Amino acid sequence: MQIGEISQRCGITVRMLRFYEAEGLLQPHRTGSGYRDYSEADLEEAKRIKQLADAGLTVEAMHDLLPCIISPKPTFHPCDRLRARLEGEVAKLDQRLADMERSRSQIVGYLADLPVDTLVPMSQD
DNA sequence: ATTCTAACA
DNA sequence: TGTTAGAA
Repeated sequence: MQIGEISQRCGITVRMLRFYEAEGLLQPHRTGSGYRDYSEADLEEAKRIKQLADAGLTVEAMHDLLPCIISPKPTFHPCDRLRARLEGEVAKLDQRLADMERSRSQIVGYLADLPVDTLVPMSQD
């Protein structure tokens, strides 16, 4: 199948499909005219990539995770790298969560210090 | 009609 | 990441 079809079937934009290929995540065959030719297996792989991308993982993380994933669902296989990788991702998320909470408190503070709005009468022409 | 690569705002 | 130009 061509890139446009697999794009529709896996939900990844044509742009990103080419990008992931350049990153070595997918290796579709090429037709004589140079068009990418995706197999059903490529489609399944693309669906897995979609799952990871939706989870906010980087291409590098995908490289470690993909070989451990089975089926189009995020079902994991016991690889050693996997646990470390996943724990690292959780650590990153915890850090971001902490940073966001700090920003949130800051902004909520600004809100609390804001003077009460003065009601402006609506022009009744 | 579709896709390809490369490059831009 | 989107978009676009010019070629195939």
